[in-house]
This record gives sequence, structure tokens and C-alpha cells, in this order.
Amino acid sequence: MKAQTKLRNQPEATAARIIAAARSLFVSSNYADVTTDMIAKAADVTKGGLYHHFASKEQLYVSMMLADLDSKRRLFEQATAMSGSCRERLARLTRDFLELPDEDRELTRLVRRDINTFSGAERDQLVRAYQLALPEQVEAIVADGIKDGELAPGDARILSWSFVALVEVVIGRYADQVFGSTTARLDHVLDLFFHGAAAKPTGGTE
Amino acid sequence: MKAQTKLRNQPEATAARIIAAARSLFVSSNYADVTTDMIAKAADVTKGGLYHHFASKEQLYVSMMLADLDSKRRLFEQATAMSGSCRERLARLTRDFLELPDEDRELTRLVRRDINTFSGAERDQLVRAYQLALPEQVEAIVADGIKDGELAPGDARILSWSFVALVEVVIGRYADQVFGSTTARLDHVLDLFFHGAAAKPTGGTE
DNA sequence: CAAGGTACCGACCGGTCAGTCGGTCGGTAA
DNA sequence: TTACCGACCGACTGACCGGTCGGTACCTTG
Repeated sequence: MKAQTKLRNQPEATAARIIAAARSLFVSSNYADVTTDMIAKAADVTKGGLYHHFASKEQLYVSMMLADLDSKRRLFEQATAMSGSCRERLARLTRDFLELPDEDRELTRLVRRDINTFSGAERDQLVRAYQLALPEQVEAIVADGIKDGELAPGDARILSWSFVALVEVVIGRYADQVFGSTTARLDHVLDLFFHGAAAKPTGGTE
Repeated sequence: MKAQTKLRNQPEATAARIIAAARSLFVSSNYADVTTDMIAKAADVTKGGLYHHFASKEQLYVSMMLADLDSKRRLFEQATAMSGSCRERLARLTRDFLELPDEDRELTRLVRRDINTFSGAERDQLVRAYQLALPEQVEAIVADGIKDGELAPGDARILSWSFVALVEVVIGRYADQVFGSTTARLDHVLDLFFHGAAAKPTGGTE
């Protein structure tokens, strides 16, 4: 009754373990500084085992990103499909995103950071899939808002990019050190996006 | 009358050449992929010469960043010190920034990209100096805007961070591929920042 | 039980790169 | 002229890292 050192024939579990290990390492360091040995050790396999499942370090990185993107797409689609005002839907989308664990939220930033180490097809894949995913979801909501008259007519694309940029202020690492509660910040950002920062000249009774 | 192969006794010129070479290489690649040999060759010195002027690759990177920051601080201070409305001053600051050569504008992005390869004092130095420099200048202008009643009362810091985030949409690499003229985008961003995206309920005659 | 296949191992290799070090060369002061 | 010094050179090294490969353990099928 010797203890089985490793469960065989669960290659998907192993691959998933490798991806998870890679993810947390890549998040806290950067692509070049994370070695395949470190990933293997953290995933409790050897380098040989790692290369049995993934053709290269780059491919492992891309696989990790695409796996994560897939889980997020579901989240995005919930808010996009939801009914309600534009503001409610944007708030929902953003709040859902904010409630993700730190590591998940960091991945968007990862792509921006490491994109230069890739080239060709993989680079395009990463940019298109990751960099444009959130703005595209937001754009669908914003376009509805314009159509329904909740938002002033204008370029839906630049508006959605602006919104994403504002949200990134809220979720950013630096921001966490400077500001307090994220939900208060989220309201700030929504108010700014809808009504702007200018003083209301109506001498408001608000 | 043998051609003097190199002018000696101009160590500052040499150091400046090394910094310039490092800058343009770091901008178009990333920290790990730029080798000290490449920098040396581009600066027309040998690696030994490079290490005569800089103690390490990291220190060279930091020196480069701090040198650049110094030149930008002057730019920022012009707009900060200028008189005029809040919107005019913000527009001036942003436009000045947009008129810088691409390479200069990219440096802010560089820090975000490479920051994880540094640690300890150097990391702090980079973040504090670079990441916070622009928001701080903007915050001074925004605070004035609130005091003068041009902006609604609120948290000047989160507003200034928001403005910087919006500007980054305008100056970003991705944006260049998706949108057209930068000056038109700048107006868009300023309008959004001051007045928001919501439709005006006044049934405007605008 | 034999035969083949798949998951996994770990020592090893080729190449790369930051950093070193003994030395050269030109200017400068005595 | 000599003695010295700082600028600069460039071959070298030691460590590291992505990727390979021959092998082993275990499972499945017939």
C-alpha cells in the first residue's frame, strides 16, 4: 500500500494546476523574470512535465490568458444582456468586475505589461482578445444608452474607452494606496462619466 | 595626423549619449530584452565604458528616467503657473504633452511596464517620481478650479486621477489605431470631463 | 499477460547576458 | 620628461534559463 506519489491520468487537472501556478507567478512578477522552473515547482511537476502539456513558455502564457478571458466573457455578457438603464448596467458590469479577486483584475494589466515580448499571431491574439474585450462590452451598453436618449449623441467608441479608462483609475494598484473604499470611488466615476466635473450654473437646490 | 578615435575628457557627453541610446532602445523593446551590449553599441562605447559610467543596468534605467522627468517637470510647471480658466490650463498642459515626440510620451508607459523588475528603493523612486508626477500637477490645477467655483466641490485628487486616465485614452498607442485626430479627441475628453456624457434633460436648443 | 500508449521525470545542452578585470590611451600636473 | 589619473576597451566568466531527450511508471486494450 505504497502512497501513490501522483495521480496519473488526470492531465487536465495537471494542466490546470500549471496554468494556475503560472498565473499567480506572472501576476506578481513579469514574463521574463518568471522561469519555467519556478512555474513547474509551484505546480508540483517538473519542467519536463510542464513541456509535456505546453509547447513553449509563450504558449503557456497565451493559454493562461485565453482560459481566463473565457471565464470573464461570461461575466461581461451577464451585464450586457441585462435590462435596465445604461447607468445601472454599467454599474453592474463594473461592480462585478471589482468583486473579482485581485489576481483576476490584474490580468488586464499583465497584457499591457508583457505584450512587447510577443510578436506575430500570438501578439495579435492577445491584444484583440484581451485589450479590446472590455471596451467592446462597454460599447454595446453605451450604444444602447445613446439610442435610448439616456446619453447625448456621440461617438460610442471613444465614450466606452473613456469609461474603461476611468474604471481603471478605480481598480488600479496605485489607486488602492491613495484612496479609500472602492465602491465610493465607483460612484464618483459614474457621476463624473454621466454629469462631468463642472459646477452646475443653475445654482442648484440639489 | 591620425584621426582621434574618440574625444576623451568629455565624460558627461558620453554619459548623455549612453542615456539617450538606452532610452530609445527601452522605448521600442522592454527592459529584459534590451541588453547592455546593445545599449553600448548604440551609444558607440563598449560595455566596459558603459559600466564605467553606470554601476548597473538598473541604475542606468533609473538615471534615464530621472533625467527625463526633470525635463518634463519644467513643462508641467509652465501650465500649472499659467493664469486662465481651469479648462484652459488643463487643455494647455495636455496639448503641451501631446506635442512632445512619441518617445517622450512613451516613457510614462515604460514605467508601468517595467516596474516589476525593480524592487526596494529604486522601485519606490520610480513610482513616486514618475507615476505620480502628472497627477500631482493636474491636482494643483483642479484644486484651483474647485476653489474658483469652475468645478463642483469634490475630491480634487480623484478628479485629477480621472483626468489623467482620460488623457491616456487620447495619447494611447491602441487609440492611435482606432481613432482619428488627437486634437479632436482632446476636445472630446475635455467635454466629457467637464460636462459628462448624459443627455441634457433641458431639451437643449444647443 | 503482453503490447502499446500516455503522463511524467530530471539530467543535460546550447545559448545568452550582466557584470568583471587587466590593460591601453590620452590628458595633465610637477 | 616623467608620473599619474581617469576614460575607455574588449575578452572573458559564471550563472541562469528555455527547451530536449532518453527513460520510467502506470493505465488501457486485446
